[in-house]
Amino acid sequence: MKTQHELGTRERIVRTTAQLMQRQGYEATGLKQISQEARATLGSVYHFFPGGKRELAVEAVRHGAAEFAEFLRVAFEQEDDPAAAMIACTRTLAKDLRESGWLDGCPVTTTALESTGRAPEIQQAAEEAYESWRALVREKLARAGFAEDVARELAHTVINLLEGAELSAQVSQSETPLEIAGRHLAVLIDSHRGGATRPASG
Amino acid sequence: MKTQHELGTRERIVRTTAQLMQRQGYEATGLKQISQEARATLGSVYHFFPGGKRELAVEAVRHGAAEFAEFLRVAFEQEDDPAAAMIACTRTLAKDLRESGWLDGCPVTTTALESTGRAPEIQQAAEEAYESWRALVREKLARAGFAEDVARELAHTVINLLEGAELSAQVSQSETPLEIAGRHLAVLIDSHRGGATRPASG
DNA sequence: GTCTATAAAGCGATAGAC
DNA sequence: GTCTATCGCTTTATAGAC
Repeated sequence: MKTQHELGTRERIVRTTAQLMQRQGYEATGLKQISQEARATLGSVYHFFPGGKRELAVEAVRHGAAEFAEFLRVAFEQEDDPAAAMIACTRTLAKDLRESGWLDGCPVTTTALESTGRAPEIQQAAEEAYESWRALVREKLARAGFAEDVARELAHTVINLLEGAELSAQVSQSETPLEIAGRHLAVLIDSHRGGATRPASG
Repeated sequence: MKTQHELGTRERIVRTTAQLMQRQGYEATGLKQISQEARATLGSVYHFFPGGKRELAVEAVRHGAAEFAEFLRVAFEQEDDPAAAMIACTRTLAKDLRESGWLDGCPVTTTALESTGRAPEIQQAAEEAYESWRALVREKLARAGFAEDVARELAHTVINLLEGAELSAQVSQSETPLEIAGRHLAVLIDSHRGGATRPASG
């Protein structure tokens, strides 16, 4: 990955915004702080994002969405079996969260919640983020032979429980909620297996 | 329930703060807006809450915690069977969320996320809220004969999935995530039944 | 307990030189 | 594209009369 100082100004602004909003949320993150930490001037921020803070937040949510999608892709590659993949996924999620000092939770959720009913563009970008993550889960399940409708519903619950468990882990500063979530998702997936293949143990 | 104009000033301030922070979050909710909507003066706000906005937020989170605990108690009373109770719970949650114009999500989560790593008192009040809700789920499961350790872990996942599904429902303005969550929680609970009783069908 | 006035600082956004 | 200066407004918090 490129280090920050090799990136273009626009990219530096987006990444800095994404990180700050992940940790502090939308309202607590000021354009002044963004421009300072991104080593850009306020003029540059408005040059690249004439729509101001709102437009910048949409871009930051999209950046966070792509980042977490990449995380899911890597985590899912660790295990062929979807149930085993959930355990691997929650374990890595918990490790990363703890190593960030419990600061880096979901890169989208805080901003999404602050925007519901008040900033439709941001809310829509968040909805697209969640949908893109569900698509990755659906594909993982489809490759393991799960029926399309079963996979679609499981994808909702996988992402929603990951969200809830990460939030809970962050607030309680404990890996336990994510560890439990991994095992419960594995049970839930296994209990929906029809003609789906069960690699190692089945 | 008492209507707002019958309440004391302190109680009016707390309730108004809780509602505003539920909808807008901590940072976007100003003391001026609170005092106006609560029909109190800024002087009164600081009279009852010398610690200012932070102290007020802690009280608002506790108020929201008690409110949602009461919701869970009522929802769980509708069905003896815990699995069936989850379906009832998510259905009512979805209905209330929709009827609020998708505005009233979890009364604690937005403020909790905005406070992690920045306002420990608020974060702790949020953690206590989640724990109190888990306790209600544990009791429900214990009464149905679930072993203590199984009930403890299921309680985590029940609350975390309710959180994630409500967030998702709010952002996508759809009841679907909550409806799916209800059915999946029922499956998960049933798959953990040992010597636990199964009222109707078992 | 309630009310008004105000301090001190920060905010998003804009203008215009370079 | 970058930079500085500034406008107009809002914020949390405090002081002090009643």
